[in-house]
Amino acid sequence: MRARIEDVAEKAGVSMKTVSRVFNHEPNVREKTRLRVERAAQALNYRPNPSARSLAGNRSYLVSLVYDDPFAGSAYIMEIIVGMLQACESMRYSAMLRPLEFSSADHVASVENSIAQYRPDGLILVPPFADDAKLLHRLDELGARYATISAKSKDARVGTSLDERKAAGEVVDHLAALGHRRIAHVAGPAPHGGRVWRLSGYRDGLRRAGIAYDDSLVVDGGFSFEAGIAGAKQLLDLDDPPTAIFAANDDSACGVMHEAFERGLRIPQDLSVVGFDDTPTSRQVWPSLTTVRQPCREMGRIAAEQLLASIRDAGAGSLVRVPYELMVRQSTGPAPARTKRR
Amino acid sequence: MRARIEDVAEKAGVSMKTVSRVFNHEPNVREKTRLRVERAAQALNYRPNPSARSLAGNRSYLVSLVYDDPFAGSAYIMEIIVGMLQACESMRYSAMLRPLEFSSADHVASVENSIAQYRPDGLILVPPFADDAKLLHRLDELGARYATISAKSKDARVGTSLDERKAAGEVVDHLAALGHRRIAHVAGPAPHGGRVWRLSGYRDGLRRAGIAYDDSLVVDGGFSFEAGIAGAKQLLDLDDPPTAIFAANDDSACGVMHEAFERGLRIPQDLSVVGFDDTPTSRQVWPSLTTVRQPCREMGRIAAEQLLASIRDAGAGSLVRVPYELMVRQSTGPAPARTKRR
DNA sequence: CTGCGAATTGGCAGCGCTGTCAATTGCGAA
DNA sequence: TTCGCAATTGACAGCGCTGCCAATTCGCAG
Repeated sequence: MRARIEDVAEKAGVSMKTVSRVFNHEPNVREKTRLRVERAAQALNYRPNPSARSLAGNRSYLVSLVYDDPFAGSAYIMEIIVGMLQACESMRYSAMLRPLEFSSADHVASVENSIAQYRPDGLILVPPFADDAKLLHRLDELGARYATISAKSKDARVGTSLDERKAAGEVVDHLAALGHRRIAHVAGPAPHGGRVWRLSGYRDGLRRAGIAYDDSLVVDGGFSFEAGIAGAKQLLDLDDPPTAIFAANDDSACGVMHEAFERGLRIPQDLSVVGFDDTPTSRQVWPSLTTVRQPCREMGRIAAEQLLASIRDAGAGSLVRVPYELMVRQSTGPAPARTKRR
Repeated sequence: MRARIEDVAEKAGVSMKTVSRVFNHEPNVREKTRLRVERAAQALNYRPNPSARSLAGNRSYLVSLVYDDPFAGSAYIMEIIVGMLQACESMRYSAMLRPLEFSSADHVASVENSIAQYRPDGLILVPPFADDAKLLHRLDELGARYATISAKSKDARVGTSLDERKAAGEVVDHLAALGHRRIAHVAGPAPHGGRVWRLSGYRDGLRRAGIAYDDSLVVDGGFSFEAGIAGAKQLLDLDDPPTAIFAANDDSACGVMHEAFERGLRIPQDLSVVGFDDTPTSRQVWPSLTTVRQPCREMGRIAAEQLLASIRDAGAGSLVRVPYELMVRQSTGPAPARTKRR
């Protein structure tokens, strides 16, 4: 049978408690004792039983990632998971995935429910959960630890943030510098903070370029490929269509490109397209997509690290601002000579 | 404080053990008693403590998914995770992600290690782990339960399989029917069963079409975008280049398309391209990619279901063959008139 | 040497649940 | 009504670990 802490204690000639101290890196263990214990543990191939540890210590050593179920499978989430896993691994924590329905009647209840059932020591929230003030407030009330990954920082104390507004502004700067004047935006879905910030940045950019905001050049979209197609249809049907389209994320940007190609437009000669996120797909499409890189993997890792710090001692852990980067690739080019098309 | 089983027992006027029976759906509980317990539990908002349950029951209620670390983040894995999560959810199991290095010195040891540490009740293996006879043998030796997701079925008893060889054959049939005679293959990476099966299917297809196998039209690739580019370069540099390229998966197919476009080739007019997997990206590129759909999400779900069945009682659980589907999209078309290009 | 505070180590109850087995109850046949 | 067997329920000892606190040892000043 598998070795227990008692066996290790006996073999090392110490008490169980001392073995426990060694395995938990607690102070006040003599170096010599520690070595003896470690050797004994090694010899017996001892591994602490996680369930027993959790039960006795009243902690789960579990962190759950809460995200919107329909986005399960998105590259964004996947990268965050990878980063989170790295951090958990090194701290001997486990990660648990909690795809929940944000749109469901009461997402606050579903998060509470998830906590009650699995008892994670902490949560990592991504948009739209991370942007939901009511949820964060309730979690504070419950005394739950959590970290957020989001552009918004107002309500957050621990996690990562990225200045999406500034990034979106730079996208428009880039397009304006290429001579574009009719720059459209396929906005994100309503409940997402991402929508608001990216849209604000878009307007900032227009302002800086001295371009008047034109309501007809902003269409409601979503974060999906299909939403990009729909948005592009609407924009390219305009009497005076845009020469550049900034989509709220890479998936929808791919949709825009797809629709443009269907209409025989060339990218970037006839139409420039920009995305947001820098997903692997954005590199794989042709022409490769100009986009804003969010370091999702690092964001996942940092959020988890900060969360674990705040679990270790309350008050620790902070909101880490991570850098974005405008990745200029092949889908943007100089604005075409101004002629009414269509 | 949180309600314990004892509180529920007291409130319902039964013993702890009876409450336990109700929560574990054990037989021999009178309907009336069950209702009384359920009502009491509801009133107290009782949730069994997973750690205590695991400790006392000597089970972890945990399933771990073992996959190759470099493929973390691939759409294939992501979809499998989603499916696996669905199955676990409904059986009140937790899923744990174990990205391990397949190429590391001893992947068998790293899997053993992972088992010792986390004590999952079962494992789900995907290629290349699923195809590694030595690993499976060792797991059998250890009495570990596992399910495999793979094309290969020889060593597997529980999990899902898909006839990749037949599917790859159909790809070639499709291309041959379009008049292609010079059909190339960018093969998968060596340790993957996928490589072997897809390559065999490719040869089957050629045979059926009466096309002689030409060594120069098969290049070693990999499952990455970059591998696709490299493979395409090699093939398109040939004196008599292929008119169709069948890549081992969608990512590498995207690489092939990318390189083709860089050379000014039109798809599918000048070159037909086919992938394998039907990842979301394959729909998002332009032209959309003809590929073989693997129902990854269902595969993940089914594998988990079969695994859980075999955990419940040894002997249960089987190898479920899942269907593939050739998705003919826009990246394949009639072979161009035969002229030496370059 | 001796005494004393600090450093180190040990003892043990108990975390919340399930497995085992014993006790009790229910129910149809005699 | 009574008996016997099956169905139902209960009692209780752990599962393997950590928290709490007591015991022991150490190092060094007096």
